[in-house]
Amino acid sequence: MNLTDDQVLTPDFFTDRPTGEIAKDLLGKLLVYHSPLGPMGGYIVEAEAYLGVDDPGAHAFGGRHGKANDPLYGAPGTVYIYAIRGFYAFDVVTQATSEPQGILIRAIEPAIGTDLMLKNRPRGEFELTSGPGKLMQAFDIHDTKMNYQLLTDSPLKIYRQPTKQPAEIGRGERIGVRTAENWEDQFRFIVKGNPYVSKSRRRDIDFDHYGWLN
DNA sequence: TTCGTGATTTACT
DNA sequence: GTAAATCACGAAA
Repeated sequence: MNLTDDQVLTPDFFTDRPTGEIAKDLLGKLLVYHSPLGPMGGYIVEAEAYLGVDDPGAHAFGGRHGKANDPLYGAPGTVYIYAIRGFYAFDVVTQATSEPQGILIRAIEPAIGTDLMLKNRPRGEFELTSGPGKLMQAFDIHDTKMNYQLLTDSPLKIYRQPTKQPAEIGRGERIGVRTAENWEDQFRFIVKGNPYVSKSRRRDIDFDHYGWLN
């Protein structure tokens, strides 16, 4: 796999358009964690948009702003890692500084360093990276030390190339968030038919192409 | 195979 | 003390 720095997504990718659109655009992009033991990662197959102060499901809803979610108020492309029930999850901050929107990277299809990830998280089949907590376990990330880092400067990077193209993009309600009434929750985006999408049903899986065109 | 429940850890109030 | 953008397991069909 040929990974070059000039293909790393820069801050401009994460601003100047709606966060939902950015989340959709992240599907098929390559997420790589350059760990001390070597690179590991895969293609993003599931992402959720969180729309800031007006979004009842967002950490920054109503302007909430504390030590834990402070990275959300940083520049576009900032890493935001947070703890949830004994696990960790990984967000990318979107929109201008002080506009606390972000995208939760929920699942990837392993493509690089799969052996390393399996060592960190010995689970078979599609259980390796099919959820935000699982993903961080596979990367062996168990702290929030990378908070505030820009993707361009961090061991965590998302690449423009190589890439995969989803045959069909699915849209739906976000997982595990209580949403208020009158709030349209259609901000979860998935590669339809990919087995690493969390909570996917076996009969919905496209075993021939995993939901990709290429 | 799908759904429901409880475990468990971090960080804020 | 309590809530939380989750996970794994057990039960039922």
